[in-house]
This record gives sequence, C-alpha cells and structure tokens, in this order.
Amino acid sequence: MWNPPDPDAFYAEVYEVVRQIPEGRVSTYGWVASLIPPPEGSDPEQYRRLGARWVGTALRSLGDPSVPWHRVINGQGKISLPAGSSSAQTQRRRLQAEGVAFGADDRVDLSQFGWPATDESD
DNA sequence: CGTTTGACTACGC
DNA sequence: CGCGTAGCCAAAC
Repeated sequence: MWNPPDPDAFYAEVYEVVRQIPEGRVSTYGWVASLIPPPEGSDPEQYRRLGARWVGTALRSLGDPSVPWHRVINGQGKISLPAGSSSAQTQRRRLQAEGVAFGADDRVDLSQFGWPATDESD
C-alpha cells in the first residue's frame, strides 16, 4: 500500500505538475497523480485513485495564486466544485478565457483540451 | 484528541 | 448513462 512518507512533498509535486499545465489546456486529478513519481511497489491504478484525493485535498487548502488550479478538473472533464460556487464560476470563466470550450453539460473535451495530450501531437 | 468530511474514482445496478 | 456504494488517508471541526 502506498504510504506517503512526505505529504508536504507530495503536495509540492502536485503544485509543480499543475504549474506545468499549459494555457488553454486542462488536466484531471487522476492524471496529475499519475504524473507524480509514484513510490516503488505501489500499483499505478491504486496510486491514481488515492492520489486524486490528495491532489484535491492539496488544492483545497491551496493559497498560492501562482498555481493554475483552475486547470485541474475531475475525470469526467467537469469542474468538481459545486456549480454556482464562486470558485467554480471563476474556474470555468478562467478556462473559457484561455480558450477551453465547455459542452452543454459544462463538460470539457479531455481528448481535445486534456493535458498531457495523447492523441494530439501537441 | 475523536469524529466527520472531502477539488476523486471505480464498480454495480 | 445516472445514482448509490466502497475505499483510501489527510485536513478540518
């Protein structure tokens, strides 16, 4: 089982990865967790699932404006924050300002705006 | 210091 | 494809 030796370090890596998200692109909690170097002996699948929560927890108490947290959404390609919340509206507006298109369900096409891009050559 | 919740995700129905 | 449940662990109360 994955036991984070340094939670602070994990959060720092989360912020680092989030900062690496280019403008006009979005990523998911699971992806961010996957991008972070997982400890040896831990299953990537398990790691991704668990990491997603730590990523969210890390961003929840995040107070660093230099981290583009608004580019981080859930695996459904939607803003995890409650629709109507000031944070959610700010996040969506910021993404739209960067060129990220939202669907009818307020969903973002990860195949197009998702980062890191897999299908797109980038 | 014990209890509850949570910026998630996968699986079952 | 939507809702409910299970799992994980740290932060908030």
